[in-house]
Amino acid sequence: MATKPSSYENIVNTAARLFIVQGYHATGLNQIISESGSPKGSLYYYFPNGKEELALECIKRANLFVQDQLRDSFAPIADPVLAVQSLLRRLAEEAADCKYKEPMPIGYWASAETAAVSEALRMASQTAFEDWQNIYAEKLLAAGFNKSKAAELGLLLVSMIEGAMLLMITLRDNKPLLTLSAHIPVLLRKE
Amino acid sequence: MATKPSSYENIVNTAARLFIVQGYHATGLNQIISESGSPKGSLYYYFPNGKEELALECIKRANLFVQDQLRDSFAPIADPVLAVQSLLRRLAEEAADCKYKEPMPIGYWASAETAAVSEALRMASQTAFEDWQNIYAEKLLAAGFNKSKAAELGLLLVSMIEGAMLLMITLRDNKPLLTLSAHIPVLLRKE
DNA sequence: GTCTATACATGGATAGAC
DNA sequence: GTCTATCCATGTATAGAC
Repeated sequence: MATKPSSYENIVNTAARLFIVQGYHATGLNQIISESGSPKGSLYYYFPNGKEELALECIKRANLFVQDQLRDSFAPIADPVLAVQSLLRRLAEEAADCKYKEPMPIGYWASAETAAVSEALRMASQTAFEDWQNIYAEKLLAAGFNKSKAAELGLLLVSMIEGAMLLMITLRDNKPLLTLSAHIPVLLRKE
Repeated sequence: MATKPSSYENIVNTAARLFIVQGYHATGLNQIISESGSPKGSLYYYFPNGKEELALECIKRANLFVQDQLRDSFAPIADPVLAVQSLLRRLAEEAADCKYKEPMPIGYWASAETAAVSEALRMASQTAFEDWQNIYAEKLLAAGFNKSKAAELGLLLVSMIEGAMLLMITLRDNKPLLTLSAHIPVLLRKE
């Protein structure tokens, strides 16, 4: 499904970056084409439906990017508690490195900001959240949790991490994410 | 600090509603004045610095509104676990009632969306989060938690609830909030 | 203090040359 | 397929009559 021309890639990459940093409505097509170097004609050649279609592609990519991130963090660590903590520490470090300028999660610009205006974008975010939930759930399933408990905790993890990221961006401090990390053992206790 | 004229109130009330439903950048001043009935001149009379100043007032009000909501929910219930659960159920019901059309928390439109563009709005959101954290912490302190533990759990509660609300809006389902509620006893265990 | 008209920039989108 | 010029709506902001 990958398209080769570099013009396409340039547009998608800069659009994704700008949406993440500034938000959906704050990012104009003019800025995207200006920063990408590609002309506006190319944008509408690749995305005949304009901004919404471009954003949809960005959400799908962000979804896959996070999935890779999750699998990378989880693969080498069997214990789900340690695996999740390793992920959270990684996210906290990355956020501090970019000085909290990049609200990585798609939740804010793609779903909160567009839920009222574009059903397609909202649904793409929903799919992403469900995909991530499933990855968490699989990890918990493999560790001996039953299916419904694993699904429930997966949902909880997705929502808690999104919330911690929002506070992290607002407070410009990764303490929310690290505090969450500290409480993961209690949350994922099999009891 | 309350200003009397109804024109002022009309503008602030409709602006607050539109920011909450649509987001900051998606809401234009033209729409605000059109829906409020008041003319544009009044808006700039009361808010000489335009949109940003108006949004700032909306954030401050939203902050106070949530504070009242928290105190109302907490006052009649001594046990912090039951008090928080009562709050979460109330939020879940309200969200379902408006069919998930109103992302009440200020976090999305006021901080995620504006952190890159307005330091004043980001700081107002930060203040709100800190105020709420303190209310949670006081409740926990009164229940016997020590000061640092109470502050830590207060931060965690704010971030978890914001995250659950984001998922609730995206999935159009209050399960994330109810799932969080189910795990409050584990989180707030004094152990 | 209230309201209208208008200015100027930027938004998304399109047509058509090359 | 690439690029430019342009259209129209909407954005924020201001001037000035009443």
